[in-house]
Amino acid sequence: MPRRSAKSLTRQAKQARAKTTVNVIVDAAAQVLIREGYAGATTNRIAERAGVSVGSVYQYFDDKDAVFARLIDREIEAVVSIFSAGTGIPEESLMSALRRLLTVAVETWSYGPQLYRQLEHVPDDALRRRVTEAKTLLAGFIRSLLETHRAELRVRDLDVATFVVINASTGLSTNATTEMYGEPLVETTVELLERYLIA
Amino acid sequence: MPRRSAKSLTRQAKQARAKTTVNVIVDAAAQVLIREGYAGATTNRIAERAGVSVGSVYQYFDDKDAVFARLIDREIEAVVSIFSAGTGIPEESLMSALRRLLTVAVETWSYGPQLYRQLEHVPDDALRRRVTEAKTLLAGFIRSLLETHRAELRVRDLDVATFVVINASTGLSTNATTEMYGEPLVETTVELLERYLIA
Amino acid sequence: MPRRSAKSLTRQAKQARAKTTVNVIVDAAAQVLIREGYAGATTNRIAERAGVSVGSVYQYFDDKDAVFARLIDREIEAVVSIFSAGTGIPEESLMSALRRLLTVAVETWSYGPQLYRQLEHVPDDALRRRVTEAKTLLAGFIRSLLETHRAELRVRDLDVATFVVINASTGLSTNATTEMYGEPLVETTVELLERYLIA
Amino acid sequence: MPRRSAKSLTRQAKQARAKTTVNVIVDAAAQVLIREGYAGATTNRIAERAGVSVGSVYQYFDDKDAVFARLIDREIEAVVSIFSAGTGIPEESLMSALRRLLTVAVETWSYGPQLYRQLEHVPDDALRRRVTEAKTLLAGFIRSLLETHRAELRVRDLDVATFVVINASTGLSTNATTEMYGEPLVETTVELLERYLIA
DNA sequence: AATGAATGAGCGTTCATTCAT
DNA sequence: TATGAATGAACGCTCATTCAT
Repeated sequence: MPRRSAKSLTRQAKQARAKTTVNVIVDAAAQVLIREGYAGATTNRIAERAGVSVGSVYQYFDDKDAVFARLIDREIEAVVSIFSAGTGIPEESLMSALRRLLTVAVETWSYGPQLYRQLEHVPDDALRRRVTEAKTLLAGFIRSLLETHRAELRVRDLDVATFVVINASTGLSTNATTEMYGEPLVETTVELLERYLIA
Repeated sequence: MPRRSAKSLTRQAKQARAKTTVNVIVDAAAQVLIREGYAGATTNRIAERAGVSVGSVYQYFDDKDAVFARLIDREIEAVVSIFSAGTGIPEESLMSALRRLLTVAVETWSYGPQLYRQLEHVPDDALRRRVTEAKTLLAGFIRSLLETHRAELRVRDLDVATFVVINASTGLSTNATTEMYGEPLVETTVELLERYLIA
Repeated sequence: MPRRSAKSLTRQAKQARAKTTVNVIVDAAAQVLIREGYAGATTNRIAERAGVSVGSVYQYFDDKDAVFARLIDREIEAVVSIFSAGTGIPEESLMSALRRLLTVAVETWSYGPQLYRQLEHVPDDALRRRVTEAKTLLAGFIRSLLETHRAELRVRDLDVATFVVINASTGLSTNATTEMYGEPLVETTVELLERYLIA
Repeated sequence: MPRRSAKSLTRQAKQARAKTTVNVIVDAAAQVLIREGYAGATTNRIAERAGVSVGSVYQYFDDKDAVFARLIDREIEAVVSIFSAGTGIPEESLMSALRRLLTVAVETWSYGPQLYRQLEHVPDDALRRRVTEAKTLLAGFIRSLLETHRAELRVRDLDVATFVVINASTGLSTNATTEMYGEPLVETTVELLERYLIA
């Protein structure tokens, strides 16, 4: 499998998205959010980066937070579709499945850990709740995957195992550095999880 | 070791701090930051909670972000002092040292992961740089600890090991839940790291 | 004479009006103005109620206030035509003439006092001037009516009498309540004016 | 009784009012409201006329409408205090009482009919409700005054009489002109009411 | 002619910062 | 030193107006 860099896939993903005004604005919001943080992500700044006027932002979104809500939904959808699609492969080993999911997740993650970091700290409660819901959804997927492979596991408590898998993975990937990202990051994570989960 | 121990230690730490106006203000800033988030942490709110006037805040700090800068410095100092103190014990095993550091870190961390989470997203660049510096400092401590115990390690690359130790630990602890915190959290983390680091 | 008569007359008046786009828009403006007040009478809302696009509003009117100007003109024309028509009846007593005018005015007034009240507070100066002009016009009609019946009057100063007739009438009718409207309102007004004007 | 003009009394009233920042702002709001209408009465315009910054407006008022609410309350208080004070005089004839009330009301009315006219059409419901309440209060005073003098009245229905007294009076006074204001206005109104009420 | 997406000036409001007391 | 009323730039958002289709 020729390894395409996460970056190029991300770029493709962005180009593939129909360049509707809505998407242009959501993309602009993501970029401004990463560069300036939530406090600096003003409606005027977002509009400017999107190349539209403030008025256009409000033509498509009820208010500023609705833009971020849409952004969150888009990211959640991406992750959920990866994990939903992944359940269909039979006879796949646990670590192979985890590696596959991590790889695709990292590659699909449009703006990487930087966006995710900012998104988790958007002040609006409703927005954060969406992120939490996504996490719960994710936990369900992981738990059922672990359940399928229970025989191989050295860890007794599946809830603890799920907690570790999710939070160790996100702990590493949200802190990806220039020296540690892409495939090496996935491999390191897989190694960490394998030694923890399997005897 | 019951949960309340951490709390009482935190309380002690706060009581030990000289009740200078500066410290009163910085404490108020931390509390408001946790309760209201950065957006809600207005200078008036901080001053009010500190029991002083806005003017007094500006008597001791150049601007609002200087208050948070001081808060970050204080947290960094706390972490540094823990890890500095920790190097003195000879013949201690790696996992024993990590367990001790994690335990003390969790207990000493004045406002816990909540503050840390908010602090990482303070908009000012200089502030974020300080948080990064703290991480680098921490990485140095962990790396030298790992170096001391290199013989026991199955991981070759010390940078990778350091990256994993720090980010897996913070990944778990910043996502502490009501079912997974305190000693169980430390034990789970130690287990994860032990299986990863040691053959 | 039951209340519904006024309503049906209003409806007739509206139906009689040629259904040009201009009139559709002006009617929509009147309805929105009454329902939402001037602040809520946005061009988009008016266009929507008129069943045309905003662009069409600007095809027929220079700007938003021009729509209200046209509305005012239409109301003025209605009043003028009532009073013009009224002068033709010879040998009619003053009170009979006033009663007739009040009755017809109340019935013909397309949108009643509600519209008038809103119209008086449209911010544009030119618009308010038109309302004032209409009042002056009205005052002329009333004055000449009083002049015709000068012999019957106990009031010396015709300007004062005109002032009283107009403003007492509008004072009562713009404050019509559910208990005091329609014929009783007209009768009460006629009684008030009769006792004032005639010995 | 030397007749002091309504204008000079108004000026005195304004000077008597303690020139607190709150009152400066409320006065400014009244002036801007009269000159520009509600739509033109922007917070910045009010602040500018008051000689303070926008921020100061919000130091004393929750929002823009709170300024107008305070203005309405001030006007209501003035009217209520006039009518409350008036009930104490025994043996006073009905018309004498009405003349007295009208005179004081017109003189105390800080900004005259212009302000009242604008005030009645402020868009906020809560504000208009206050004006309505004031009217109800006023109706109560008038009704009890009429009740006291029932014997002298030719009008049977006290509710109708109250309706006429209030709305004819306000009809005339809110349309005061340069030729018809002050004492002549009061006398004309008294004449109108006297002929209506008393045989 | 008719449309309605796009524009951007201007609104109400907040809050970091200053300074007379 | 300490205060807190006052400031005004900058925010989120609306809506009269334009113009490519």
